[in-house]
Amino acid sequence: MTRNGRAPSVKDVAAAAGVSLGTVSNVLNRPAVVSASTRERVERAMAELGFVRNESARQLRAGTSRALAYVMLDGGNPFFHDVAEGIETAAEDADLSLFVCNSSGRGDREAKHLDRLVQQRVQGILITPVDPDAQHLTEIGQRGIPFVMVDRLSRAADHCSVSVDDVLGGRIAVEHLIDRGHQRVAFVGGPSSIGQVRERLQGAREVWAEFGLPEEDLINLPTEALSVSEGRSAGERLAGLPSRRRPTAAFCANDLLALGLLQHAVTAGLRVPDDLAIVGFDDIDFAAAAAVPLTSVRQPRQELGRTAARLVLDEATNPDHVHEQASFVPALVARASTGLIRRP
Amino acid sequence: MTRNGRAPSVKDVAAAAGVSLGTVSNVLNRPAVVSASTRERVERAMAELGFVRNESARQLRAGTSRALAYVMLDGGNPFFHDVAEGIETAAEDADLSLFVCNSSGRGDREAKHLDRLVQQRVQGILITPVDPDAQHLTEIGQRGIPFVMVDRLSRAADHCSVSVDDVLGGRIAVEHLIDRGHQRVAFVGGPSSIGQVRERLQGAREVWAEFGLPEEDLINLPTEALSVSEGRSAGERLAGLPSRRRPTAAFCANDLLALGLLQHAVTAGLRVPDDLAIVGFDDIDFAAAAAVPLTSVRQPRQELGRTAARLVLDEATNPDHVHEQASFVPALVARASTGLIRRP
DNA sequence: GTGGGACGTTGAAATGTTTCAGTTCCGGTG
DNA sequence: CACCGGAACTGAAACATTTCAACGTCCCAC
Repeated sequence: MTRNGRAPSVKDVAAAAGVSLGTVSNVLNRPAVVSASTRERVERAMAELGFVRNESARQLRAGTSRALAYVMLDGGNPFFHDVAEGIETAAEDADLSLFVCNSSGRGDREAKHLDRLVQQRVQGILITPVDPDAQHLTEIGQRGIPFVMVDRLSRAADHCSVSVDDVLGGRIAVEHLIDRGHQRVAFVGGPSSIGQVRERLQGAREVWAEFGLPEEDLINLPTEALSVSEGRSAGERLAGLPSRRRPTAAFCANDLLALGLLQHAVTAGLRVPDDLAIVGFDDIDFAAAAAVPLTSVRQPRQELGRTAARLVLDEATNPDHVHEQASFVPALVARASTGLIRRP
Repeated sequence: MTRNGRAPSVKDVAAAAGVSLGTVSNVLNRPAVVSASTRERVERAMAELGFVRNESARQLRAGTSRALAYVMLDGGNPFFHDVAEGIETAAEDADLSLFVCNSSGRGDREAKHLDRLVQQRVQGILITPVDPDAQHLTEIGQRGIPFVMVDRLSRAADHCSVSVDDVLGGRIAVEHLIDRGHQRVAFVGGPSSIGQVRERLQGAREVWAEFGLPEEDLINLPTEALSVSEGRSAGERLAGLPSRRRPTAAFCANDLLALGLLQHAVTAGLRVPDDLAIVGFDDIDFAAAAAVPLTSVRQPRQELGRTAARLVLDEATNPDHVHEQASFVPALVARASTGLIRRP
């Protein structure tokens, strides 16, 4: 039981059980072809020696590892954690390991992670990229490694993607605010290099125009990141606007911004939703858990992950695989921050 | 450049560059011993073929992988994400990969993860265990795999651990409340099977007794988990207490509970901190971001992770390694939820 | 009694990398 | 001119697993 030197190998097990090493392998991989008595003997030997398969050797032989990888954009955002959880359940069903990496929004870290993953010969890569057009991404594709973009619709048809219709998301958020009677609304979000930000804003603008509202009353408050602290600072800028220009509601490009904005509003003595209504995006758990529960545009986070995993596995195993751009429909979850519960 | 079949190996590179395969290996591992001209030739061949080292083969030869693993207790709690980030920086410095796994508080998932990690021959395992005395943990130790318990002080001296003095944490939280004049305080937390919960409560009780306050005025509100929703339901129970028994402050065993409690209080129309002061534990980013910023007991989250990684690496590489129980000192971060900012 | 199929087991080959003892070559020293 | 030492490179072995053609044994059917 105790380790005397090296970990025991199939060879050691074979010797201990008095069989050839091919038989031990059969016990592991095709137990049916081995007679019951030999199988039992081998299994006892494995237990006694504390044998554990060496995954590297398996991989070397097989040519590919038994793992998937997800490179996420921002580990600090619970949204991505939930996506990862969806991926993990799918990976587990396929009996695969999952590497979870975090690029923290930095392209260099992303590249480094990808490099390592290629070296590991992972079966497939799921990624929410910093920049969907980056050089190192196209290289992955050229290498023939199955990969799927998560939460990012891509024009290029040489890979799968899983995303949510962000334009629609922007539309339903702002339509909800218009429904509640708001005539001056802020859009809080940035940087505009992020595709989601652009599309959510686009949706907001579309519906704004369709209702015939004046363009200048949809006020753009750009931020430098999708973070709580940027939300707070957007709140300050919002408070600094002259009162006739000041919006009565804000649509934030994600929930972290919304939480920051909410915090600033409460600190500044504004009543939410009476003085300022707020809509977020993603519907992370903390949105529902806020002091004033946040109205948010819900994305099917786990489903997103599960689908992405399904696609990458199909690409990895099915020779007739065709690339697919899966798109989900977002849904509004109305809560107190836009007046579900009105307080006198 | 394009894949014709298999990924190119050192052998292919050697053939393309017209050298032996040992030389290619030298270019990769000991560039100094290769003449400049050959090195350049080999490097060009590698670039042309798109050669990428096969990590499995390296591992097989080396006997161990170039990776660490962290098995975390609850991926939904940002606290653990921050710990993981600390570990990752350390791993990166040592040029190792990091597997991040999530047991979601379930022993069976934890065991499954550990199984896979042993098969992968990871260099070391960091873990915040569901149950520190579980069978599968002691087996890891017996296998001789370096491992470190994170955020868990263990009596057993056969491995390292990194933790925060939770008793002290409980003390400073409650002392802070006593300082602010509170004479009736609730402790919100559970289940008591979790070591941290027990110790934080113990610290609270100690300091309560030292100030000569009556035992029955430190009210225990047990919860079934350390989650936002349990915090909310604790809030309901708290509101249900007869007013002469109702505490004026609550010390929550972690920030998720505190956020839930805060939400309930705000919804119920209680003013925080005037009607109810709240102290959390962990000081996750969302604590500072709450509508009423939470006072919390800060743990050095990243430092915890970095130290754990340092210890496991020492155990893996230093033959004279001695097990170490690193303990950190928590600190109170006072914010509005206990009256840093008083509103008239 | 022989042919042949089924079943169980074997042994060798193959996977890609690293390491290390050897080999070759060349310039300098005695 | 023989010898030596070092620099540069080579080739084979080793790592642990899986696969597969081949082999032996037994039994049944003809």
